[in-house]
Amino acid sequence: MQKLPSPYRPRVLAPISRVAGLDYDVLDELLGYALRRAQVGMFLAFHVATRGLDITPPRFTALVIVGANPGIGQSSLGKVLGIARSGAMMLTDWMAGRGLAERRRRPNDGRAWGVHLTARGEEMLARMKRRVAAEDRKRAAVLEARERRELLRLLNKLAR
Amino acid sequence: MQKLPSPYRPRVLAPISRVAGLDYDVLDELLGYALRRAQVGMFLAFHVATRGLDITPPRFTALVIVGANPGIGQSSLGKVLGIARSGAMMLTDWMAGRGLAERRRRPNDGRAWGVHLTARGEEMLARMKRRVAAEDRKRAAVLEARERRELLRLLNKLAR
DNA sequence: GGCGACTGTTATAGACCATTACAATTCGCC
DNA sequence: GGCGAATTGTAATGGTCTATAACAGTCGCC
Repeated sequence: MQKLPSPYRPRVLAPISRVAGLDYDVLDELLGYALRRAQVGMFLAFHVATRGLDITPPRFTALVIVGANPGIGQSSLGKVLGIARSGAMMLTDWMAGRGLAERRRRPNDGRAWGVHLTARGEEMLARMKRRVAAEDRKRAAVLEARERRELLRLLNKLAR
Repeated sequence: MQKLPSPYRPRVLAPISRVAGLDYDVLDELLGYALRRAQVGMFLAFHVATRGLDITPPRFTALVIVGANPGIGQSSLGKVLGIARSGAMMLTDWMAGRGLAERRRRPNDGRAWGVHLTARGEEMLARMKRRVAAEDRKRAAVLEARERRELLRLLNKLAR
């Protein structure tokens, strides 16, 4: 029995707004805090951009990864997302329940299933990609092109 | 009745590690994904640095803000953290339950309480600040000083 | 004096994720 | 060949975080 697709409600709704006249002390010097603020902003932008698609960042990431790596196992998927196998399974359940992906037996390995996108999944993914990429660029419009590239580089360097 | 201080277990335990031989498609072009990866890394570093203190990023932020702005109301606190009032209250409950902060009636306003650090809270906060700042710098050691400043600037610009 | 706005509070519900345990399968190694 | 260790997917359970809604007390203002 498939789990019914429940309408998604984002966990965090409010931006971390700067309150005037308040002393932020060390927070202004910490990369961690700045990262958190920027990420919440991006998360909200993502949510607005994908309104009605019932998608979340992890779901989107899973779709992209499956789309670009057909037949990937659920354990690898979890590793990419940084979550446990059980979480990857719930994501796969969600994709399968909406008809976006399906599990196929792997010929060589009776343990593992491979996850593949369906035609509907491919189509949906393409639409999402366009929306998300557009929103990402729009959100980054406060930066110059050179700054955006530099930010991307520094973030990747930091994440190692 | 106070809620017993429960030992904190971080929600996300694994870094988002890069899996070799996998196609990441558009993810590599998205600021949102890079932000997420960097933030998870920072979060884990934070957790390691504060092991044993039973602290979380929101708790730390709350302590810093209260320390720098004695008498702040819980609604403002929520706004700084980007969470609802009820959440700010639970944070305050946590601080009060551990003897780190206390609520004091505000003279002019019978509705609002002001949150203040106790002596123990001040001391604990000072210790935390040292640890967190040290870890933040250590984590950012892969960047040059100039790069770190630039990253901070770009993140703040992005978060607006 | 009365109405609306704000504060703190409580209860409730939901989303997300880890942990644990289990069965089936494959692999390594003797 | 065969057996124990490791891997995979799965299911059940629990915990943490946060929002939402409702409520009472207080303030501001006309």
